[in-house]
Amino acid sequence: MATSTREKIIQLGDDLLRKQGFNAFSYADISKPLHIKNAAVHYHFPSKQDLAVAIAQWHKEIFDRFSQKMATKEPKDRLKTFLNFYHSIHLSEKVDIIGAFATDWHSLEPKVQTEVQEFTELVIGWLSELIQEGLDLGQFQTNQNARTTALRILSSIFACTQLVRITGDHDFTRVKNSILEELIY
Amino acid sequence: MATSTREKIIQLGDDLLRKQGFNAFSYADISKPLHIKNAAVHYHFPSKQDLAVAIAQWHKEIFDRFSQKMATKEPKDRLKTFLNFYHSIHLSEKVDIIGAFATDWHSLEPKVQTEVQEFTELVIGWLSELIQEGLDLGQFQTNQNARTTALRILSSIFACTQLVRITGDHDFTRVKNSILEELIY
DNA sequence: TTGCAAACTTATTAGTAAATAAGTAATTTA
DNA sequence: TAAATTACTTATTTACTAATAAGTTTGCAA
Repeated sequence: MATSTREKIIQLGDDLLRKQGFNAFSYADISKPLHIKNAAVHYHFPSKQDLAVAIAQWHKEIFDRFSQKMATKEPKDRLKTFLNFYHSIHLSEKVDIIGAFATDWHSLEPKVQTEVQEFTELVIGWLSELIQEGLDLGQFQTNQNARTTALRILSSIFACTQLVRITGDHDFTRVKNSILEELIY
Repeated sequence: MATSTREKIIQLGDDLLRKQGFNAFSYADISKPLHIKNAAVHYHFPSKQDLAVAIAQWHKEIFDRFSQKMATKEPKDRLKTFLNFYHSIHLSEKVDIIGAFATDWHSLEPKVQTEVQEFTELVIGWLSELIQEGLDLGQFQTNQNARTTALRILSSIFACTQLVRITGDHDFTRVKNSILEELIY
């Protein structure tokens, strides 16, 4: 199916946001590669904050589709797929969307913050459920409750996409494996 | 002792960097509160990247003093002090300097990146040593090697300063305690 | 006391930013 | 087929940005 201009702007905006940072790219960085004019971007997203809202919503949609696809798999495999997804983020030289928004948090309008909050709770909720299921099935071990474990896994893995930009690639695999080893019997 | 203008610029720059993001603040945001002119900031730091270098170097100095002061304390207490320091970062509505630089990484010049890399390795090295000592003394437990454990602790705690901007304060204490509980016998 | 360097200010520039108004072409709808 | 809507372009504005050149003040050193 053909990708609409609107969709292309969102995808490129997401790319720039996670590669350079929200305040490090401009509408010109979007319009030029798409061979459209500055004003065409403003037609779809009157302000840059409107674009940020759309990017956050887009991530919610993608995550919904992801979690539906994963629903039948067992907890262990769901977690592995989730961690591998973050590995692919790192390999494409991006950082996680949560961290990208978080560091520029106080330059975001409330409507953006709300969308980002909803996306983040979606991910934490999904992870918590997965962990609780794994615990109930006796596949996982931990002294902490499900949400705390979820927070630690999410923290570790999304910080890793940032940290390995500085320390180098080998550390990503270390951390990814340590998360699995720690949790899985 | 009186703080020099140069020092004030570095401190305010650091504050803005970690509250708003590197590309979200301007020289005007620095000169106005200090009641000096734009050009005075450029006198001390010809370019914004020069300021970023100075901020990173400043963090190395602070961390050096911190680690010297901690040298005599036992591993457990060093770790607790380290985690409490990150709690204070969160309470002052900032994020950790590593994450703040990492998300805007590709908009930073090589000279900045090098300084940030050196600071980061300083922290990871210090944490690794602390953990190895704790293991040798039988105070800590872990299946992973010291560097991997250090990476996980650092990831968890610095991501936390970002994550709790989104999810709220209560999650910070959860994660902080879980790091300690997991490691300490 | 002269000279000179440090730490600024005044004034300006060139470039880029987000944003908007007005116009146009193509498609859809009534 | 007339009218309205969609998806743009052209053209411009306002504001801000980092950066620099040239001049000023202050204190110290020769």
